[in-house]
Amino acid sequence: MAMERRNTKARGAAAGPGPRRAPGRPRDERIDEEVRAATLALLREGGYGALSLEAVAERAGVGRPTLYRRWAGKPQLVVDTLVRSMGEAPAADTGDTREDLVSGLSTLTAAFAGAVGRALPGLVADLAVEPALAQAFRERVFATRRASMAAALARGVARGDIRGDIDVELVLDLLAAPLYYRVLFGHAPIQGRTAGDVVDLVLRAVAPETAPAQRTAPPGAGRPRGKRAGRV
Amino acid sequence: MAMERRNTKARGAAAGPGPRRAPGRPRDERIDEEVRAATLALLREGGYGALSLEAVAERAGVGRPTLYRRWAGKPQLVVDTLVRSMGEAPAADTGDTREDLVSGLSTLTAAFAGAVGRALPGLVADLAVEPALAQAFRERVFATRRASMAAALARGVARGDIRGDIDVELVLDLLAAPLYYRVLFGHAPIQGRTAGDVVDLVLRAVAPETAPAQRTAPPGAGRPRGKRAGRV
DNA sequence: TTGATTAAGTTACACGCTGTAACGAAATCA
DNA sequence: TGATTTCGTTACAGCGTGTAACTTAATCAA
Repeated sequence: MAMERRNTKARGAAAGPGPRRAPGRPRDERIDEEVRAATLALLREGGYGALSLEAVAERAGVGRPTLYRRWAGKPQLVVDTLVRSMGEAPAADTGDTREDLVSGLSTLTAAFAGAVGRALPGLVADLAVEPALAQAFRERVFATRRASMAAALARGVARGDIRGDIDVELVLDLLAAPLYYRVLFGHAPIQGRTAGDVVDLVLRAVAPETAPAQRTAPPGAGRPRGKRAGRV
Repeated sequence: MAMERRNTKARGAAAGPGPRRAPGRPRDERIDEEVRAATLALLREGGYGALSLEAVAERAGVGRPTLYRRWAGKPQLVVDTLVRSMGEAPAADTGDTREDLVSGLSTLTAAFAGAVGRALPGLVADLAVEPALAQAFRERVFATRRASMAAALARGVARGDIRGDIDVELVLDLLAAPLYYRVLFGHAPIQGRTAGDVVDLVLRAVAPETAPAQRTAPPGAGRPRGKRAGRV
């Protein structure tokens, strides 16, 4: 929201030639795509630090002022590009609490393995400097993911897998933070099983006091206990 | 380790005038302190982005080349300064598992409220670019803290408060990550009770299968249940 | 005292990136 | 035809970086 300098949607409302059209030469829509593709490529190659609007302009075959007509600056371009590359990717509704949560976290795992992972550390620095940018990031990246994860938790509560008195915001942080933590500091790898391991731990933390009738999949179901052991 | 350009310790081994002394004009030790003080002040005022070696030199009344003789660059100066300002601050050994873990996390809470919190987002960006710097950061900031938290967990295992088959590295991430997550993205505040809330959740996650004899303080002891409720 | 050695301060420089301005050419609408 | 807006190009000032060159200062060894 308000990420681009001027919203293209304000010109033609629906698809096709809208009834009202702004005067003047229209923007070349293909430039947006070429710029975003160049941004993703440069992020994957050298990370956020190696990305300069000068390099993006050259890679996309575009003049630098053209970029500034569409985005306020480098972090805005990156946020806008990453949001579109990540998609919505909400947690699924499978009827199994654990599976829903793991599916939500797995989209993070996948994103962190690509351009998003290379971009995040540098982007965090700019988020801390520009509050408006941080808000846009939270609305466009966090909000939908957290909402769908919260819905999965609520289904778990209704199902009896999760206590009713949990602090949802804190539990959401406990679920996602370890993945962000590892991608930002690189002290430990994010593996295929990491999301599942985190969910297993958190589900134990929020399980009801008295063990409920195990209606769906209790924490740790489907995976042998021995696999998680042995590092003390 | 290898954070400074040349280690001052290599000149005089013990306190006082050592037996061997490097030739030439000795370094002015007070300059190190003045530079670090200027660095902390500038970090608190404007964060990592507003900190330039030019500004540090001016604030400390020192020439810029003098800084480059002692530190390899801005991130090295910041890491070195933050490490000394944070101290060791290990988790205490009180005999109470929960209290030990909370005390360890509370040092993070305190640090994040000051210069460390202002510096961390920008520093993360440089850590991702310079692997040697990231390793130095992990060794000097993470290692001691994680070691003392791991010791607290081990005491909890021996005490019967914690299962013996936990993945220690993952549990350590689960404990610290929410605090880093909040300070880096700013989506939720870090309050006085946050560390305790996180520990309470994690202790539930790692509690033994069969409720053990409550020898010391079980998860949630000492705080009324109602306080944590009501946000679903 | 003399010479060697190293730090400190000052000044200066090239480099890269930023964000904007100015210009002419092109595309669209009224 | 005229108004409007985009696009590409070129140019510019500003800022911080990292290093070099030079002079002065401080210390040790002979």
